[in-house]
Amino acid sequence: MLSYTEENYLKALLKLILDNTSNEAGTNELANSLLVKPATVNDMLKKLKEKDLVNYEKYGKITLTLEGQKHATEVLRKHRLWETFLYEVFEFSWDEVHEVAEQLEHIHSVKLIDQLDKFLNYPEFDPHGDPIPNKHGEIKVHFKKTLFDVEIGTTCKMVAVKDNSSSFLQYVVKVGLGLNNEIKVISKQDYDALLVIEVNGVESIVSQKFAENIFVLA
Amino acid sequence: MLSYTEENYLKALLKLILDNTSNEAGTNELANSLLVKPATVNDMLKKLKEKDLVNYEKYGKITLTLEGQKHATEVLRKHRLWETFLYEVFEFSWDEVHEVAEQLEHIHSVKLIDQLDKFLNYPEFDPHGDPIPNKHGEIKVHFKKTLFDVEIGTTCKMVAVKDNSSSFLQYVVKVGLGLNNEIKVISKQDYDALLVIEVNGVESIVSQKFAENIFVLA
DNA sequence: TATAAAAGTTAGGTTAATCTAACAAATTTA
DNA sequence: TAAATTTGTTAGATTAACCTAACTTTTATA
Ligand SMILES: [Mn+2]
Ligand SMILES: [Mn+2]
Ligand SMILES: [Mn+2]
Ligand SMILES: [Mn+2]
Repeated sequence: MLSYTEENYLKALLKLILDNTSNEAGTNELANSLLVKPATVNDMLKKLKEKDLVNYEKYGKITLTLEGQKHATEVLRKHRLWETFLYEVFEFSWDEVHEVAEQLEHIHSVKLIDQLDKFLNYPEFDPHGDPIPNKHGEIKVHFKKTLFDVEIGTTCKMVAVKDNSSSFLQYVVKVGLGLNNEIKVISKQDYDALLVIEVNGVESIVSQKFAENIFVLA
Repeated sequence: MLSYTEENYLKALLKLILDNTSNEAGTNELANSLLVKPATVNDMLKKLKEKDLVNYEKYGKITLTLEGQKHATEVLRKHRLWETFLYEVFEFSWDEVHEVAEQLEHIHSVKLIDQLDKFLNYPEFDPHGDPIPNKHGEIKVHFKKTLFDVEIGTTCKMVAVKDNSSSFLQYVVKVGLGLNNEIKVISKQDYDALLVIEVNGVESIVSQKFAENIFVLA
C-alpha cells in the first residue's frame, strides 16, 4: 500500500509528464510542484525507484513505470471524481473543491470509487474541465491550446482551466468567464501582451499569464 | 490542526470514557484499543497534555479536557455520518462501512460535513445503532443494557451493536439478527452461560460474549 | 571553450510515531 | 502486610518525511 506522500509524488509526476509533452520530468520541477526541497525529492525518488514506480538514474530525467503510471492515474481519477461529487452533489463552488479533493483522493476503497463513479453517472470531466481517467486508467483528452494562442479576430470555446488555485478560479468568475463560454479575441497589445476579449457581448482585458491558464478549443 | 494520529487517540479515549462510566481511562486500555504499545501511548499522552487536550498526571487516570472532548466528538460525528452515508447512499453493508469511515473521519472540511449531514437529513443513528453527535457536539443516547442482562422470559428490542468488527457483524446477520428486531430470551444455561433466544419465531443459541455485544432496550 | 548558472546530489540533522527492554509504582491477593 | 500481578514509565532505537548547507554535474552563455 502506498503512503499518502508517495501517492502525491506519483500524481505530481504524472501531471508534469502530461504537461511536459516530453513524457519526463526533473527533480527541481517536481520539488516546486510539491512545495518541498529538491533534496527531499531526491530521497523519495530513490524510494520510488526501489519500489519500481519510477525510472530514474542519477542526474537523469524521471519517468513513471507502468506500475507507477497506474497508481498515479488512479489518484488523479479519485481526485477528479471527488471534485465532481463535491461540485454536483454538495454545492461546492469550483474554487472550493480542489482543497478537499486533495484529501479525499487518498481514501483507499475500490468499492467507494466504483459507487462514486456510478452515482455521478460516469462523468468524463471535472468542474475545471479536466478529463477524468476511467476505471481502466485511460484518459481521453489533453488540452494544449490556451487562450493566449488563439489568433486575433477568431472565436474559441473555453474548455478547461490550467491553474486550479482558488484565487485564479475566483478571478475567472469575476471576469465573467466560465467553462463552455465562447470567447472572441479582439486584440493583443504588442507592448505588454494584454488581450482584449469578448464574452457574451462584454469586453474584458486580460493578461498573458491569465490567458495562458485558460484552455480552449478552436 | 490535529494530526490523523492525535485525532485517533482522542476518539479512542472518548469511546473508552463513554463505555467506562467512570469518565476516565488508563494507558494500557488505550494502548489496547489503538493496537499500539503502552510506551507509545505514554509519549502521546505527554503531547496531548502539552496541547491541553487531556488531563493526566504520571501514574494517574486520563480524562479529556473540554477542548479534547470537542475534537473527539467531532471525529466521532464524522465517523458516524460517513458510515451512514456509505450505508444509505453507496450501498455498503453494515460490516463494510467502518473500515472506510476510519479514513474518511479525518477529512478536514466544515462545509463537507455540514453538507453530508444535510444530505442525509440530519440522521440520529449510524448503521450500527450508535448515536451521531450533532453539530454542537451533543450526543443523546448511551445504551448500557446488553442482551446478556435481559431477564429470562422477557422480550427486548435490539438497538445497537457494541463490537463493530466485520466478523461480528456478519455473525449477527447469520444468526438472523438486525437492528430493531424483537428478541425474546428463552433461557440461560447455568454452566456455560449460553442463551437461547427467539427472533421472528426462530430459536437460536448465542454465547455470553455474543450477547454482551448486543445493546437492547427493555 | 571556459566560465557562470542551473539542476541535481550528498551528508548530516529534526520531528512524529512507533517499537523493545528494563524499570517503577500501584493494586490485588494470599 | 508481604508477595505477586498488573499497570504505567523511561531510555534508547527505528522509520518516513522533511530540512539546510555544501558539493558535483550538466547546461547555457559570454
Ligand atoms: Mn484539483
Ligand atoms: Mn493529495
Ligand atoms: Mn465505526
Ligand atoms: Mn481513524
